[in-house]
Amino acid sequence: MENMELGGGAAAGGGAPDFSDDVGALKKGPWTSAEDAILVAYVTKHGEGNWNSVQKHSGLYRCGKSCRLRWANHLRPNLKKGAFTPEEERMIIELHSKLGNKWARMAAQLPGRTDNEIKNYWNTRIKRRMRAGLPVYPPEMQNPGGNNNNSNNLYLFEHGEMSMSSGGESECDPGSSPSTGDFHNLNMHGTCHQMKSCNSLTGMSDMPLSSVVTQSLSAGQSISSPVRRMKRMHRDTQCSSMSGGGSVMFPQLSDESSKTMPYFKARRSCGTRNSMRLAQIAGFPYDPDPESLQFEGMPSHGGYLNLPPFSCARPNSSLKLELPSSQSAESADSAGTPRSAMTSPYTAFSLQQNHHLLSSEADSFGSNNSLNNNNSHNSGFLEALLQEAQTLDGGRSGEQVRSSSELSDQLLVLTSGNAPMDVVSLMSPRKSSRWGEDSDPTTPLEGRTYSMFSEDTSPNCTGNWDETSTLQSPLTAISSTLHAAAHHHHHSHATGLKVENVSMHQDMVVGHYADEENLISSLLDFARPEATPLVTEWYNPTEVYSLGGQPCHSLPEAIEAAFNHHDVVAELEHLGVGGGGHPVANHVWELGSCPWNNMPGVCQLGDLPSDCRPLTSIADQMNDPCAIC
DNA sequence: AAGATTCCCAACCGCTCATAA
DNA sequence: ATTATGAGCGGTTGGGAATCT
Repeated sequence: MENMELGGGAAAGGGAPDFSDDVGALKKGPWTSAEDAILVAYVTKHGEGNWNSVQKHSGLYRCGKSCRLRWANHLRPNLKKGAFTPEEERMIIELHSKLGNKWARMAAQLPGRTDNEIKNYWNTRIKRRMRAGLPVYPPEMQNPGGNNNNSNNLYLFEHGEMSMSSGGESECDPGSSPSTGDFHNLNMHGTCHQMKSCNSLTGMSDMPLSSVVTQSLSAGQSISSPVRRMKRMHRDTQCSSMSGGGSVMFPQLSDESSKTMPYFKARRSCGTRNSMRLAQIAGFPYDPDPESLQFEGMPSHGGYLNLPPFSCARPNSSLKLELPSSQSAESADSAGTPRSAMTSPYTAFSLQQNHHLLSSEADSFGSNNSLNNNNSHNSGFLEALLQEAQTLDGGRSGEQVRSSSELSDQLLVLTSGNAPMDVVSLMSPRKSSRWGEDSDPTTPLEGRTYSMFSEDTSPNCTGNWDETSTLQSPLTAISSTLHAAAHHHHHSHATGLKVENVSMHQDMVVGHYADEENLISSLLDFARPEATPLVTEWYNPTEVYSLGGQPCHSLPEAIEAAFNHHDVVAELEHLGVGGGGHPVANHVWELGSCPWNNMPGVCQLGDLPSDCRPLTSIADQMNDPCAIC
């Protein structure tokens, strides 16, 4: 009987029966009423469970999973049908704010509703709201109780559901921030887990940011152009979720990726401590609120990247970090004039700082792209830089010529940091303050391009970019960074902070921040003259960099100004780092976090247009930053 | 009216976890 | 301890319906 019914049902299912072979093949696709009847009859008789036996005993050509799903979602009694009631919607939102994407658990709280139903509802809702520029959570739910003021947003942030848009609802109220981003790294293990249309964003996300950058660069555009393009793509996909747009920032480390990168999990607590310590050093109160930590309470499924679990609530000041251009997103003024990233030499420090802040959390992501792994995506751009650097470096007398691996590592430091950058930007007490109308809802970093060493007391959080300058190319950016390092090189002796050399070897696959000491030491790596594989020729002693509007002549000066030098020194002394020459753990920076880890559009000779001249040297590039080709 | 686009939802897939053999 | 199996979860996809142009 059942088989006969099944045959008719398969044809009536709307799609062709999916019999891959004649015997034992299981049907897929929509269920027919006949199949439903069989299943209902079976469950009525035998009860739920043992789904794999359904096929054997009922004759249904459906796998057990399919039967269970069909029963659970459609056939079981007491299922509610139809739209969610307002009360149910409220519950879903509330539950999601607490549980995240735990659909099954949410369904348990909503009688008659299925996890799939809730999931679909949520995905639709979040998509709709984001497109409308509304916060995912209504304002009244964004700061429930006032004691976990960050947990909701943090949850969304970590789970990639925070809209980067907020419309007019958020303004500068941190508690109302709807808008962190989904900083999944879709190129890695991150999944755009929100909605289908977000997947289309992977079209953008899958496009290496560097490619976007360099494509535009090759067209002679400023750095902002590709990002604008990304925004356009973002808009076009009608997915304001950062599930795609900001995906270059944060990897969502799946459990699988955690498996492959055991370092990640092992490093969490360490990173917590480091972050805390760094925050404290930086003068920010450490907020141990477990609600906002979300380290222990993280959903088991997904292995999300954890944020540095401290909130920077220092009033009227913020730790600001400049974003490297290629990931700092677009920051253009109303006239469309792009504001550049990488215009400050302190970006270099920022970059490294970011790495240190977050590497303990996230430095494993992108391990597949690490230079250490002979990243296949590396177009040779870095190598070119290395060669150049080596050439130049080799000319220095009395200085050890650094190995290419060291140089590459250093370059990696200098050129990476997009993920941490944005993470750290969250540490700003105003992290949520610029999701308002000034921010492009699709641009995660709009208005959040902060300067590391500036004190922002402005009511808004617009960055301190040099608005007049434009990053012409990644090479320029790197050069700028290197320049900054060289700059700092010359001044580092004045800091009195002496940190033993840190060698980074290519054979190191995982790095270690065994403790705060390493973090702090690493933080101060930039104070190491020998750690700067740069030619002093790049150093322009006439340059004066701005620090919160005040001129600073050296990076240490900026550090001191920003961090309170005495605290740093005290911390270092406490850790036995200052002057003691403690051995410092090796670091490995993952190229996966580097926005320029994939630079096919830059200086790939084979792709050069006929009328382009190849970049011949870094000096060449520096003399003519536009001369990518 | 017709084609394109978007929305929505049912179903599938891959994975993890628990448990039994 | 290892392997096999079942159950369940969360993310993703395919396709029909609805809407837009």
